[in-house]
Amino acid sequence: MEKKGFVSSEDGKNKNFPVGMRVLAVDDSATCLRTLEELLLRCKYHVTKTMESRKALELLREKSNMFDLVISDVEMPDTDGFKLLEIGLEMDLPVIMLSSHSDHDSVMKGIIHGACDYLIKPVSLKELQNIWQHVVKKNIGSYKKIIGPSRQLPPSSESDLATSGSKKRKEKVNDSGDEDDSDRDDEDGDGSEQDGEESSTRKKPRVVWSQELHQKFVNAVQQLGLDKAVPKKILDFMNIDGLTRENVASHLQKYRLYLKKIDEGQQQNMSSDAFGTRDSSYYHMAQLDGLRDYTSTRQLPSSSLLSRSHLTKFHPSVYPSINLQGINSSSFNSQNSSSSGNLFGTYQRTLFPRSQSVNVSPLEPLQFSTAKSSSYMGDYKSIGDRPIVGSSFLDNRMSFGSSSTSFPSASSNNNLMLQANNYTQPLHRASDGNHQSCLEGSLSNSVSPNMSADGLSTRFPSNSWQGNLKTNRFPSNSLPLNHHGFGHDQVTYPGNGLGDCSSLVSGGGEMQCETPLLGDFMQNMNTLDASKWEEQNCNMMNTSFGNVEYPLPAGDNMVFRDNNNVTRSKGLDDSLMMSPIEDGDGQEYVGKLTMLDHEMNSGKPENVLVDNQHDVFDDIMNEMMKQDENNGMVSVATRFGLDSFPPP
DNA sequence: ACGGTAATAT
DNA sequence: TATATTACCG
Repeated sequence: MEKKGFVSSEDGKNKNFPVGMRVLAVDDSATCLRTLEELLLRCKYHVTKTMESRKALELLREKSNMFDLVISDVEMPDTDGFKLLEIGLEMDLPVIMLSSHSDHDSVMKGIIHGACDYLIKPVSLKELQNIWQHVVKKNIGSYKKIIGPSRQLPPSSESDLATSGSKKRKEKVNDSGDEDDSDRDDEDGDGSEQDGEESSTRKKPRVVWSQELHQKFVNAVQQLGLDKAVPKKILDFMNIDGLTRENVASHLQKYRLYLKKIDEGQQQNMSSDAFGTRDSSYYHMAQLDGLRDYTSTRQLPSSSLLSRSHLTKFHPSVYPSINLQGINSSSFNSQNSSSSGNLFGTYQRTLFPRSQSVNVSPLEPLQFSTAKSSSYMGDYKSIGDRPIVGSSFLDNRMSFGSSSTSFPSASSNNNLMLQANNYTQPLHRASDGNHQSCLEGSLSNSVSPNMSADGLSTRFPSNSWQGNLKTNRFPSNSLPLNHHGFGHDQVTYPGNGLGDCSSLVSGGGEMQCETPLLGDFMQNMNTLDASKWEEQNCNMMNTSFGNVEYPLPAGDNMVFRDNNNVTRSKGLDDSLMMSPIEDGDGQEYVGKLTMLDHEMNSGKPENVLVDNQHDVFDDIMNEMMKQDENNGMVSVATRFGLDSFPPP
């Protein structure tokens, strides 16, 4: 029966790959099994069949390495397909479920349980001809090496994403022409389109406009000039593999809308609201939006923004807006609804650390998403008004989840995060060389994903951009790309806003990374010299992230006390508002945000203090809760006057 | 062919 | 929801 590793895991060796692929076919119906076998044979696979699921189990347990893939009926006496699926997965084999039930739930169940595909009977030859891709996927790493280079070609490659089609099909089963099969409709009805290349999911992956990506987009736009920034040029500029002109056009469309809104807002003097846009939709943009900053076209005076009158709740993510530039309107935008989200996110994360893959965990995000903050956080009422939008939650998670854990690569630059069903394909490409120093790349990819993915997502509901702290203040051209001075924008923060960023702490002279408060972070920046800054960043990235613990409170200013009783506030406020918050203990707070660039540059440190860590979430939470009611959000909010934002 | 936009789909 | 796709128009 089996030959030796045809396809086995690592190979790629096999030249005629799918040919000879060892398939274990299981179906309790003799007829079905025969048909299946026949079709599999036509595909030139090597077939091992059995009508007894138990037998199949044995085979798998004993000789899993004799198979490359398992295709099994779901409904069987004795051990059903799911059991087999389970075992198959244990063996790390791709398992395809077969069933005559095409209802959503059945399919969902199969997929959720890990089936790499769920085929509805009668199965067509066409479908079987493509199953080999699941084998490839399982061992994607090894295949990548082989194929990799080719696809990576640079420039405007739209390769990956765009093509839904198959591009690299390389050797496929010989089409032996058949498809003919008379029977079997080819129905593609369910969308089984054919090719699926390696992603089992044959759908075109969606581009996830992560902060990083957005940032690149923004940079591109800046460089090109707003007026000249057309999709194609932006695309070229970004030079991201797989990104299509359409993707860019679409994003551009949104971006422009966002800018427009801002303008309107400003013109009308509506600061808060305007941006406001309460559309959460634009948040992201806000943060990154480098243009405005640079252009300064219309920025709101910070003062206005700050007016306390309106803000109610600030969103952490916002603050970050470090772009600040003074906080321009844009920064504000970002906030909104999510504020509460952050908190949640935090907690959530804490509570449920990573976990779930497809299924959501218990508390889950979903809840958050819909629910208002209050639900989870009962305690946090103050914050709680806004709805959290977490739509992306799942998606994000999925996308990042796997890779997220590692921060590692710092430099990744042009990756797209795609969302596929649950499979993410990061496309990688060359580094862009331009801007953004290390920070950027690394942070965003690594960190943000984590955060968001894991559960944090709730924090920033809409996630994608929000989190960005990035500061892009300078046009890239103008900016010094690397180096000291933190002036440049490059600092991107990873993901989600504050939380992600860890702040640097300067402890006696040296800096360490601590918690991620923006405030802290910013301040530190001030404090530090430029040169150091760089270093730190690096550190931060590495180190801090690891710890990233809590995000920042959504409320901006929340003051926390750590175990030591040190209080800290996080959030903007201080600097911005200039009104520091004090907490009862009289400790100081640490984080202020210094938002302005110039300030930063000028190096005025305000106070920085950092305490460190609140590792313990519990503590934090408790604190938050307590404070919440009093200060936390409110205070901040008040300061900022964001009240209006968040709509109820 | 491309760009912009709006509507609509996923 | 965010993004993609489509259709129209210039």
